[in-house]
Amino acid sequence: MTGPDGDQGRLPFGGDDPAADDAAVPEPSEAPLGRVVRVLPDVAAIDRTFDYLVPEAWEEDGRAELVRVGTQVRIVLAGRRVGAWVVEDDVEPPPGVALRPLAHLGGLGPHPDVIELARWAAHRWAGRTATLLTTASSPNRVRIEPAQRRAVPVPSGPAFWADGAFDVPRSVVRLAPSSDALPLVLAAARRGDTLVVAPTLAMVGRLAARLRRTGLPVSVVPREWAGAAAGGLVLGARAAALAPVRDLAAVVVLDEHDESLQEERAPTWNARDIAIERARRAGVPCVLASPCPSLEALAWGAELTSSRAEERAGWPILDVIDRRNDDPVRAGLLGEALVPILRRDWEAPDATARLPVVCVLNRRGRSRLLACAGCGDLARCEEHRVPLTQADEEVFECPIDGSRRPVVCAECGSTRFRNLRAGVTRVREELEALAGRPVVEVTAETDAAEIAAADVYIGTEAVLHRIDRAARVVFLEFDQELLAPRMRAAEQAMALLVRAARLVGPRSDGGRLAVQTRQPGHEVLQAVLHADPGRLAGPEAGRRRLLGLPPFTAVAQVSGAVAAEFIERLEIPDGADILGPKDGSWLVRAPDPAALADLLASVQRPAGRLRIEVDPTRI
DNA sequence: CGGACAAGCTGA
DNA sequence: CAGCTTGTCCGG
Repeated sequence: MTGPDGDQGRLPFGGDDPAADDAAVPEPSEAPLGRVVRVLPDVAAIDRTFDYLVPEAWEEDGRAELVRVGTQVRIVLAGRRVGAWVVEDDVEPPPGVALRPLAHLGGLGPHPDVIELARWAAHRWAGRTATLLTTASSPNRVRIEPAQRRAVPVPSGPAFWADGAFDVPRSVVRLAPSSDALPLVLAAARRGDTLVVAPTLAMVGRLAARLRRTGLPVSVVPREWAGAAAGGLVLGARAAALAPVRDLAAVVVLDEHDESLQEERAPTWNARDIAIERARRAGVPCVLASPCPSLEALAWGAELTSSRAEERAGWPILDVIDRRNDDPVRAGLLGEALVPILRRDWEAPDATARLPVVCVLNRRGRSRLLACAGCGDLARCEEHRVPLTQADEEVFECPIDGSRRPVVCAECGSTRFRNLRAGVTRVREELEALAGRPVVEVTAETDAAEIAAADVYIGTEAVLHRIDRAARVVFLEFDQELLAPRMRAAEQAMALLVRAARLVGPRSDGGRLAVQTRQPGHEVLQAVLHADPGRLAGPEAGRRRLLGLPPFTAVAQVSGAVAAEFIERLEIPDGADILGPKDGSWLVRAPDPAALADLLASVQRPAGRLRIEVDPTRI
């Protein structure tokens, strides 16, 4: 039972191993005779490696040769059994340390290249390697010898432009919201095994289904991790950036601007940036695609655009509803211009006749919008372009630098201002009255039957995730997005419009968005109006460069109980600086991500709660 | 993380 | 001073 014969008929990597599990754990041997491997435990709090002996018995039954960099094993560490990855083979253990044997052979883990990539990412985002290796590993046990796939011919596509994107190592392809990304993925697949990263599993699922119809070998991770290790086309959400791909030949990131590609918990790694680094290390082309490429993408690669006419065709029409002349009190949140939209009073092509009108009202922001009671102009800071908050009866305050000024309209001199905020419940009633038909508030809890019963909805931006298609999307209060006191507010507002654009489809199919605003000239709106994202990216890049913000610098937000102590320990080199504290958190700024990572890793972290968010999205 | 151990606190 | 809590260290 416990002899070598006991394993006959079992997969060497499968199930329990009575010999190793139940027999007394051998005493640590003083003089290592056999092979020693270095392992990293999968315990989040233990961020260091340990050396273990490959059991001699494994040499005889073939398990030893399955132990290599990446293999998942179980070890006895401080008396308890934990999982671990082999991260180095044939190591020289430090002298005087008594080694224990590996306790159990697990399954196939990440490829050595991915282990190195995870190490790089852990440093880049100031996190632990084990966290990233967990993401990079299969949720289930995987046979250590993966099957290799047969090559399948890739259908040649008509879109020659897509192949061109891979002829240079770093391309940023600007694809209108309603453009099809499939030709791009097929062009990548023509080069060999391909990694495709997209922000949502919904998008991945749709794409995978279409690709499977072409007969291509498609694996969606993490579910089909083992298949991915065997090669072919590997698709997934952000974790796919660390997925196995047998002979990586091309990398594609779809909707690279989407913030879902970034992990919310620390380490706040971004799948786009990991994909870029992975392609660079493998020496294969990487293509980023987006309707509105991020400044990070534009700083990295060369932008490829289609013709103006073609790009324009892939965007919906945007109706900018200028509310500057509306009395903010009497007109409330809903302008006259909404009436024909809400009453569905338009010539609808058959395709959109039954689709809903979706109204979006974000209430997340706590800062209230103040509009002049006289001229309707928004109270905002001329220097930082953000809405001012009212500190007291007579004083406005800028949320960025706390500077104060009297409650006086810069436009007309009036001293009376109105609060433009309104709750969704009241707005729903107003909408219903205006529309003359039922209006349903859509939240995460609203059930499908309720949604199906109406053809006008209202919700926060979450409604754009619940509804797939719409005849119209109306943003009731877009200034909240445009002027939010966040570095990425404009880009985030743009991303919101892109999402809405996908719901309504291209202008050729009647796709149409409406936005109520007191900022009709804002670059975001002009960019969508003209279907030209460059109208935002250009000026935005100029501002970021001027202010020393990403992507022209790299920033990390440090918070938590021991943040002050951590900041104090940092020795700030030339070119780096510390901003804050503000609300108990500091910003550490360095010339580039590598310098930032080195700086953050240069000191030991004090014990206690510390959150380091590299590349924060909310500042 | 979780066990081992040391230092500090309490009650008789 | 045993018995318990709290804190710190460390694992191969």
